[in-house]
Amino acid sequence: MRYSHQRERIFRAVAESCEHPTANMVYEQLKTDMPRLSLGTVYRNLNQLADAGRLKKIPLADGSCRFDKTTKAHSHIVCEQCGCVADVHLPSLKAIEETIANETDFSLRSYDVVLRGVCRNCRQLSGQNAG
Amino acid sequence: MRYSHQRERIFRAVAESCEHPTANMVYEQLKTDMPRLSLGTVYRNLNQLADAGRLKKIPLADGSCRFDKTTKAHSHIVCEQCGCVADVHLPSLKAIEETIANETDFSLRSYDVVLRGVCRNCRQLSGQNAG
DNA sequence: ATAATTGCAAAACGTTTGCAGTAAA
DNA sequence: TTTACTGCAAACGTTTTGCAATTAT
Repeated sequence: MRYSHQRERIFRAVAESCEHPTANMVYEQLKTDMPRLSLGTVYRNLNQLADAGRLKKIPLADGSCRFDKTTKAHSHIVCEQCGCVADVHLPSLKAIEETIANETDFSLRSYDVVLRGVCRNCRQLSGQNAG
Repeated sequence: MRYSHQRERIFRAVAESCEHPTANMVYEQLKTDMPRLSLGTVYRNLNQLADAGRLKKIPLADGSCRFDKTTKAHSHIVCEQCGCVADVHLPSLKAIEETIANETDFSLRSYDVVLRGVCRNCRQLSGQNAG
């Protein structure tokens, strides 16, 4: 992979963010500084960086994707109200691996745990407005 | 929810299938019998039936959805090669619930375990063609 | 009679792709 | 000089939606 100014900025935008940004969030952030940047370039580079192991791609249940600077294996919890994403380090899930072996004809390759909840901020906001 | 012929056939198509069909699979199957049926009607009804608890909607990581006659809580494993889906009944994962409580600010509402593997059929096919 | 439901077509959504031009090696 | 990369715009596959016509109650 050859150096490119765009890719460097796209990588840093994810690496320096704590909010697991989408491709569009990266695009909107960089656009002010780089008016000719295109959304297609952002998508292409995020996927290349994920393929190269420099970022982690997080496909969400609604079909959109987020990108994470932390490439070590870990899970994510998504807020049902505002859509924000936080990291979770789950203990090893031996029970899952055993169940697949015992109960199905599949050979297990990988798994994700997709967690849904409500973040502290949204709990406080809804506490103010309703019961 | 008022009775409709289309909804009844759409429900039965999922209930009588073992392959966790997509909206489009239901549409293609019924189209021969019901040439005026539209894909929009299939989507509308599958979502209504899922909202009413008569079917379970399974959002996959690639953004597409499948529908399941089994509405009890359970997980699914998706074949990486042919895309087929099988049911898995996982033991309760207390470890997950405790980790969320200890490690994050989120209140956990629900979670899905999305498993990926290779089904028996695909293992046999690739065993014939390669090592 | 009335309002849920339909078929149709268009639009929405996040994402990918073909292409001619640009820039890194 | 070569070829990976870019911007642009068009296309993609899945899903939703607006609307006038139909159908269940």
